[in-house]
Amino acid sequence: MRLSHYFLPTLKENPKEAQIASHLYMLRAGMIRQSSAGIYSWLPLGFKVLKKIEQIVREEMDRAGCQELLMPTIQPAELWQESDRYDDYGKEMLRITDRHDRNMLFGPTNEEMITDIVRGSIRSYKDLPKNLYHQQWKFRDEVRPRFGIMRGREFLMKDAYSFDIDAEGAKRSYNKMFVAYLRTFARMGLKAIPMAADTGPIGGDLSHEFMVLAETGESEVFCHKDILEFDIPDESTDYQADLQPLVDKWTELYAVTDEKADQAEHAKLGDDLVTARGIEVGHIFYFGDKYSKAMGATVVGPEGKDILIEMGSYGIGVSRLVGAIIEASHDDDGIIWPEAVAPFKVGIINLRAGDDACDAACEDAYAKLQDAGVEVLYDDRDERGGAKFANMDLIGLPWQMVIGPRGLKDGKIEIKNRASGEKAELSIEDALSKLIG
RNA sequence: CGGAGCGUGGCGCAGUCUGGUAGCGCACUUCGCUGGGGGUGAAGGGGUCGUAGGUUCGAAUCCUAUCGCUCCGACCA
Repeated sequence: MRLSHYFLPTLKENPKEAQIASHLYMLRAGMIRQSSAGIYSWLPLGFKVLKKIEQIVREEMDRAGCQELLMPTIQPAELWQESDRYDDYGKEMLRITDRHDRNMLFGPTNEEMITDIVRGSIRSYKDLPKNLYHQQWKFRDEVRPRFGIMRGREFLMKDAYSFDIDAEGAKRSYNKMFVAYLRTFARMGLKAIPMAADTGPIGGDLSHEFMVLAETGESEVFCHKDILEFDIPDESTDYQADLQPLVDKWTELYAVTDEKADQAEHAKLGDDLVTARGIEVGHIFYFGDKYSKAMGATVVGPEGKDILIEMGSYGIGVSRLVGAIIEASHDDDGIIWPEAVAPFKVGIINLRAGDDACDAACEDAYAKLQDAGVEVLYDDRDERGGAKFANMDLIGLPWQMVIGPRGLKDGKIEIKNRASGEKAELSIEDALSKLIG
């Protein structure tokens, strides 16, 4: 992509409403634009990142055996009346009336809707287990939206729902999601720690929030320091195998959010205790037959009797992750994208647009990178070097390829790694092979 | 939902107290110099001052209402 053609409205000055790094940089880097309180448009650069995150989530969900579908944003009130949540949800639920005076709502989540789909289509225990998910926009009419897309009213969420014939099956489904989440966040360059969360009326230990540690996190979290060093399960993880030992390893050490904090445990841990702030990027939950019971979702069991389906739900804040990644990875100059989610891998800076040698070298590098399938943003504008450097640092592409007359005299260009700041003077060929390889 | 504050070109702000026909910086357009970390000179374009009523000869400025947005606290992917 040529920057001269790209819609990238960056800002030199700080918008006054931005209080935290992710909000500030998303606005300044031209990733998002506010429409109204807690509601944003995603501009090309931000949208690209959002799609990358969505794709990683998709790959890891599919790998764990889930199936993607897509449910509507607008739901009928009747479904929510069945589960009694129509009244319980309160003002956070955006209620809408259609032209026939039917009560509708913009979905804040989809337990009722998925339960409705499954109860109408699955009759036998032989059809279970199933895990269905979608990545769809949700709306929660937050009293006080803030921090940009981190706490918006409209947000993109991946929500998966598991269906099993008994609690043991549900636990297996839960464990798969647990492991899939570890992998998903790690692939985005994040360290997300699973922490014991409130389970509500169900009880037990089957609810975890995945927290990214960051200074600007909204809640205080506590964990054993060793958990920060755990290895992430690799690609070859067999989701059909017994994952319990793996989950046990991750859950036996102390790791909790503030509402579950235990002072006695803190005293016992001493220097091993890590106290930090966390951003909730995922939440997995087993809730048994709460919805299947209320909505009559049953299958015929092996003995020919109806049994209630055991369910769990598993959320990932896809749009929030964009902010969380920036919170975890930025400096005073701007964003530092982990390669897996970067909108482009390489940014080419032409230091003297209009100079024949510079233009030719840039065009050549641009074409070769593109041919090799590398996503590249070419700053071909007639701007001063300083402005281009500042802009490129701001949008945070992992690699910068700096091509100017000074180096070109000796057949050299510079590549800079945004994360480490390391610069190297190389021949164009060497630079290309390094970036393509 | 309680508390505080702000709405003036795309962005950041001054002007409001003390009414007199709108200004600054950045950005933008054209031209020149410049050219490896947001350079510089000249010339330009762009705003019914959130909206609606009222007071006044005259309202960005005073009064009333209303809408929007932000921040602090209680709640949440």
